Amino acid sequence: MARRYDPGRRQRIIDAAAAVVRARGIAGLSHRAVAAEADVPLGSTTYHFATLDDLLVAVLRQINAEWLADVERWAEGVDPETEPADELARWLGELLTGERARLELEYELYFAALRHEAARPLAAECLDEMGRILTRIVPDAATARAVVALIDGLTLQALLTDRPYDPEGARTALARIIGGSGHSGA
Amino acid sequence: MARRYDPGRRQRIIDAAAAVVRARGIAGLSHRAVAAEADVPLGSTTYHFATLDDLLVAVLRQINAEWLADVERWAEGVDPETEPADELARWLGELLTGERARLELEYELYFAALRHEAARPLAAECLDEMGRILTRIVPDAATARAVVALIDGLTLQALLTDRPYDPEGARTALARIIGGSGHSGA
DNA sequence: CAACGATGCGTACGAGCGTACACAACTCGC
DNA sequence: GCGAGTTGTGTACGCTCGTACGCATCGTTG
Repeated sequence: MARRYDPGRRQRIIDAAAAVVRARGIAGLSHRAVAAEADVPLGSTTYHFATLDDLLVAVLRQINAEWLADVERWAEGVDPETEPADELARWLGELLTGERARLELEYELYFAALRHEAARPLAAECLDEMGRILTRIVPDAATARAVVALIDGLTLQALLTDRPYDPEGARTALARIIGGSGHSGA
Repeated sequence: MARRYDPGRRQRIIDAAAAVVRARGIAGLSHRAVAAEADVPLGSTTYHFATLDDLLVAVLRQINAEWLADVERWAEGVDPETEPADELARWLGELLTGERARLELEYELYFAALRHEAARPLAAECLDEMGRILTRIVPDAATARAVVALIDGLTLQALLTDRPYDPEGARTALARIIGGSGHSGA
């Protein structure tokens, strides 16, 4: 039977599940697919995560945490001297060109929340946390919420259509929402 | 065997499929579920739609068309004297309180486009058409695109979290994006 | 009214799925 | 070093699914 001593297998299963979701979407998440990806027997995934929902929540939690950590890291590197709209528009551009897969993963979470009661709090936490981080960059909390909404909408447009991202249009819209000294473009 | 003469069955199958998607989401769409909902035998659904993807596309096309017709109807009833931001914010509020199910259905389409190549053009068409309609209400096309993004983001926030819709916040953000004579609130 | 294509019906097959469960192999406290 | 609890393994059951296919029945065209 060749049983393997494998501490941290639980984490490896989560990582494998994330890979499965990335490749096939949440609809493609299954005990068997994860077991194959993690190179562990089927029984092992069902041992660590009794039900598929448990596994789903664990994966979404991890994806969410990684994403928020990324956002946090980005926010720390923002130059307080430049216009927030410029920084945001540039950041969006980088994400959409270089990390499409990561973004798709995060939006997979959003949509899971639409149907899965269990994922609802995670999506809410993500939105709140994004707002909290942005509050350090834009004037106030209400503005931050609006910026989150606009960013989500713009990202969705770029992800759903294969149209190229329009940095100038994004910058203008962000500047208008943020207000302040933003030179609001044509 | 009691065969029934049933012209327009194809349409009834599409309607049933829409009901299934509304109730269980795209993940719950299956030939069998649709057949049961439409009260036709299994073979009938596979005759009219050889593959499940065909059925999915037909449903999404219909959902999309109905949605856009609704938007069109709303746009025609907009009073050109009042502020666009006010009208938009009020409309959003009505949708979110009274027609949550319809909205969820439309966003289900968005979600499908993320993974299903076949649904991509439909999502793109929806975004374009929304922009086209809004161009009659806001100053220019670029602004219309930004408004669509903001609306999508706000809707997503309201649908994903169970937080109540904030009409005043929405109105303020919309007014800023639209610009013009919008009294941009506090 | 005959023949033919379009449409409707029932069933069957093979695959993938979640889950349960019995048993094996290990770690760790004593 | 030994017993108990934890972790790993293999397999099996029952279900749903997409799809294919043979046959029945209808409208239509000639």
